[in-house]
Amino acid sequence: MQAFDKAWGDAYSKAMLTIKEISKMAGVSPTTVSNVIHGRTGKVSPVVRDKVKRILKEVNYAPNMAANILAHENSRIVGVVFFSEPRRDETQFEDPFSFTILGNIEWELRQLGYYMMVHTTSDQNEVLRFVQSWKLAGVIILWVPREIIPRISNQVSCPVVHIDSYDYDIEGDMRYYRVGIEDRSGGYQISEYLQSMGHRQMVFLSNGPEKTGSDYMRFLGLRDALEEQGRSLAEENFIPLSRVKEERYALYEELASPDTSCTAVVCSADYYASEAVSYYQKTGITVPDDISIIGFDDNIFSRILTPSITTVHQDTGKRGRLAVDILIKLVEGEKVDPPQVTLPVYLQIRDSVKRI
Amino acid sequence: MQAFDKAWGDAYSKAMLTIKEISKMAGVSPTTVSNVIHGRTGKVSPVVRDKVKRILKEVNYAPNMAANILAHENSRIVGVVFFSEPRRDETQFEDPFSFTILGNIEWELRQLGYYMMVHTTSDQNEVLRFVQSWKLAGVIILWVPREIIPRISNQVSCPVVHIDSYDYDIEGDMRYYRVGIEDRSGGYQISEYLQSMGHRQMVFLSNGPEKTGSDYMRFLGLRDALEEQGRSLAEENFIPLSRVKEERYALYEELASPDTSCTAVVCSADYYASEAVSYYQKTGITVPDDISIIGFDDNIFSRILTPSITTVHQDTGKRGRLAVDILIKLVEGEKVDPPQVTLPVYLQIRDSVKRI
DNA sequence: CTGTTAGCGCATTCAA
DNA sequence: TTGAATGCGCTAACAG
Repeated sequence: MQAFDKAWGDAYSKAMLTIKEISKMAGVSPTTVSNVIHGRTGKVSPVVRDKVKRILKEVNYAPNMAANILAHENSRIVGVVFFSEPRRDETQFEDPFSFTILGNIEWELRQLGYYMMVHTTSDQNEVLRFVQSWKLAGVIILWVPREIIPRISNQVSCPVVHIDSYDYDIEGDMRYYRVGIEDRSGGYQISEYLQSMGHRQMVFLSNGPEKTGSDYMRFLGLRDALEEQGRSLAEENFIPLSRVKEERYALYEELASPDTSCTAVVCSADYYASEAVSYYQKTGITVPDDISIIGFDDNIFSRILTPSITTVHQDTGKRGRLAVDILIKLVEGEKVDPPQVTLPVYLQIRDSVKRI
Repeated sequence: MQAFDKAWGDAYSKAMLTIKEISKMAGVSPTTVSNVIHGRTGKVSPVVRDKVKRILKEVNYAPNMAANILAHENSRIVGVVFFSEPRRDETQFEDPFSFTILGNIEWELRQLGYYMMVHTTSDQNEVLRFVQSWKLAGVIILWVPREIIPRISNQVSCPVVHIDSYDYDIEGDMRYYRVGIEDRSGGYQISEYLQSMGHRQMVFLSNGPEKTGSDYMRFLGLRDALEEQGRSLAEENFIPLSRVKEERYALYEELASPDTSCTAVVCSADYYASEAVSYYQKTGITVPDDISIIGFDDNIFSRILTPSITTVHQDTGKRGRLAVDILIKLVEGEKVDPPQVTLPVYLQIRDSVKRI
């Protein structure tokens, strides 16, 4: 207990070495130390430089970032904002998509010497305050609904890169930086494949009701391929999923029932496709014999489940890293053109679709 | 393109309102504004207070955190450190455990008005610099190996709460704050259950080779229940898993082969149990008929797979939130005693164990 | 109740 | 090549 108290007792009071103190140790001025730190060779004699460097290493010098920010109005912090209603039921973070992308963002930022602050909110003003308060160097933001994008872009005082935000019908004043994927092509590929397997009736289960974002693009892709064959896809087949698990289950149940004409269910994310497959397993409905399922993402669930799920593959990790690369270019003043990067997707055929 | 340039052009130069400017707008002194912000009622007349408050809201005032930190030597940032070799192959972030816990930490910190910075490293000095540079209010750190714990505790200048660090054989000078789970009991419950199902030969697949951490505790729990019945469990049955997927597959294969006497495989995490089950599925080995599998965590994989996996349930989200609660108590000067909190676990029986 | 002021650590002039 | 001085925005101690 003594050792414990000792350890904690003075640990808290441990002072940090400042440039001033280091300059005293080295017998030079603070400016010189600062120059050494910033590699301003030519302003410091080699012998002094080496001496100072040695001391810096010896004391494991850590710059005071607060002073840094205050001095030049810019932190090395990048904010990652999940623009969504904060909920504690964890579904947001249970989707491997979120954490794969976050993990990769963190990795890439660290490589580039930036720090990462994570925030969840669906309040624009909070985003603004977040950026301002920390003088964020840049922001990567996910899931911003269409109406809000211009407001964010116009008001935030640092570069912003969007992931998974609206990408449909971009107008001049809606221009913004974004790393997207070929959502519509993904939908198209699914639809083409389903038709080749004999399917004619499909529904699309969307994450949200908005007819503006990635989900709706995927739905339109489905329709494209159907119309090419002289078929059609009614708006009613775009079905928003409930936030309530039981209601989703009821929907899965209904879709699988023989009185529903639909033979294939396309999910906007593997997360839901997995949930459906798992639900069907438990209730004795056979996938794909009773109903075919297709997902989107190619996440770990789709690979690991039985049956494994046919899905559209996207390189989620790359998306995160790319978002960082673009952001940091902007932060460092480079031009990024075009502002929108769209990564390709491809159909990953597995075992969840039946040939009719 | 014009609109675009306009949007971005002056966005970057957007200035932030400071207390001083707000004080001018309100026709009062900066101190008064500061007093209003900090709710120092009694020092400000109601009429002035309301006026200032209105302006603050109107301009969406955001405090300059850098200046704040500089002024009182303490940020409202909590660092979350994944103490592990940074790798890009994503396995760390693919385990839902990490993200469930991270999501909950973020949630709880936000409730309490703190910010979260995430960092991955296996370098102690980097941890120290991280803490110093940002004047972190506190740190939540995961997966610190035994030898390092005292060094971290002694050198870091803020409260530290560990998750999933060593918890075996705690000595006086090894005392530290920690949110753990009843690892040994979990192992015990598994072992008891396996024996009741007729199993006598089991192996434990560990995340790492160290015989000091949670994993080894779980192994010891297995042994406890065996020894209670006059049986035994050899050290060779503690098998560290390779980092290389193919090598793990080879091990799964070997364990399932008829020449191996082992009838049950206990995995240190559902992540691996899932991998094994999925691998067996693909290679035509039947779980649980050919081999029984038990996991640990009760994550989404174990629920969703077929067969669903019998596992030890832990409340991962609660663990994260509790770590925050303890940390913030320490940050705010409250005593936390005892420093170690251990959450209970229970066996969640599903379909991956056969009765012999 | 309100205003003035010093100082936190650093970068960055400018002077020596 | 080196050092001294200023200001970034805020807090808190102090003076009015």
